Amino acid sequence: MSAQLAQSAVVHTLRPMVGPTSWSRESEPFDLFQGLGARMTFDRDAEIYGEGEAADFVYRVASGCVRTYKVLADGRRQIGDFLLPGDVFGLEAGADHLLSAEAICRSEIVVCRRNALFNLAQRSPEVGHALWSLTARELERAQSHLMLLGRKSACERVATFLQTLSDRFPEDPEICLHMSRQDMADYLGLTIETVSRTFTQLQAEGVIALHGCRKVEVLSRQALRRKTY
Amino acid sequence: MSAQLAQSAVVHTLRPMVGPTSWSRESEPFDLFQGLGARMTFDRDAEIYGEGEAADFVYRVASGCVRTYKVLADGRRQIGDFLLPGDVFGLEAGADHLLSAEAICRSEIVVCRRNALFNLAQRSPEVGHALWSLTARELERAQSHLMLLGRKSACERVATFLQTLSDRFPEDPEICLHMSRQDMADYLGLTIETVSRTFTQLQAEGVIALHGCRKVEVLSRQALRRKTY
DNA sequence: CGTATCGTTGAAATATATCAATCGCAGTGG
DNA sequence: CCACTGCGATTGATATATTTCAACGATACG
Repeated sequence: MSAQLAQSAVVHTLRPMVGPTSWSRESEPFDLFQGLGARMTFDRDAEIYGEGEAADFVYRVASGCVRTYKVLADGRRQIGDFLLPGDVFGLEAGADHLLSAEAICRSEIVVCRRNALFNLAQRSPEVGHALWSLTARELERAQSHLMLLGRKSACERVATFLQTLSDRFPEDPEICLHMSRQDMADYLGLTIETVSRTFTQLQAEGVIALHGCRKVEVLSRQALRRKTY
Repeated sequence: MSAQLAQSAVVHTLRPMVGPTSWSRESEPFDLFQGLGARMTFDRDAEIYGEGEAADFVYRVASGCVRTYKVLADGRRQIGDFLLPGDVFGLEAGADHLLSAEAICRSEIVVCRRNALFNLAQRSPEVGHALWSLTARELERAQSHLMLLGRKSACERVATFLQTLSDRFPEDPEICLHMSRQDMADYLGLTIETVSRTFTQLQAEGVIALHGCRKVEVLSRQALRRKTY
């Protein structure tokens, strides 16, 4: 993938942003990729990068959906995050990727050389802050997820997951699940059966309605929120 | 705490570091606090900061041990990390702390104004990179912990925990546990009883020997490693 | 030396996993 | 157009790891 990428990743004009420097106060967000990066398409289940590979590129989802994950030797998988359009991923401070990344469905990804961003950061503190801010955002998500995995029940996990998706698209009447039950299970630290049963249960309680297995309608936002903890 | 800190946190000379700028390649670590910060002492179980409080200070453990954590409304607690001497914590990109922090035992903490670091970062890309690097390190730890909480058995969790502590002090013949069984349980997503039983079991299997409940001798590093997954 | 706190152990309960069967839908080919 | 196939999702029955509840033991502290 890296080799293939190297040739297709044409880096366009670098536009150093000017504006108020932002180390002092939170200012957000600011389009790191503006005018940068090459667009690539990944098929369903195609690997974008693997754990331990050189982290020479940074990615942003243009369309589709991506999962990042780790696997143990015996195949147990923990999904770290689901990335949706607009999300940046694969940005590492160190040399290598800490997780693998795969497209969940056919996805368009904008790819940018990390060094291009680093060079910008060298000169513009605002870019430096933006890079840091992305990592900090990721950390925040990971830390909330620790609470979910360490201390929440199966039902609370699923409800929290749906709540998070719903919060992301507040105006959408339905939550669209791009990922399989297995993906959700590996994200929530459960089995597919438990995820499935929990959906059925939430539906029986009138909290949600399933329209096919990939569309979830939230019947009562309040009831769903109560289920999150 | 913040008010109390404000008066005692005398910021000494700021020494902007000069040297090779490091956005391009991994270079590590570099003493952010050199010449900065005030020393404070926190008693056992004293709060250093609370979740949601303004993140105006950054902390480094000089001696002792610190836990960071989140709590749910009903009291369930998830410990995010244990910080040991040399560790930096409380550094946030956003305005507020995402977790609370408490001293586990009487601890000396070096406290530094975040703005002092931000001002440095404004001028020195190296400082900017160092701040980012700290956050990225934290993210890395969080992501490994996700795998532990989501996919590992009780025994694997405890073994992984011991392994990590042991790796941190490779030459020490004994692992010193500064934290209670409850702290470990809340870190590992288990109950105190399960943690206790697992210690007993690992001891029965000849992997470790307990010398009192706070000292662990690793009898077979290989056996311990095998238990980690 | 008594008391409180923390840790350990045991027995029982339970949430979730595991194993296994069926269902349902999408794609395929007759 | 409709059976056929395959894969993911659901449901059921059972197993099990971990929790919960409870008692006891050890250790530190005043």
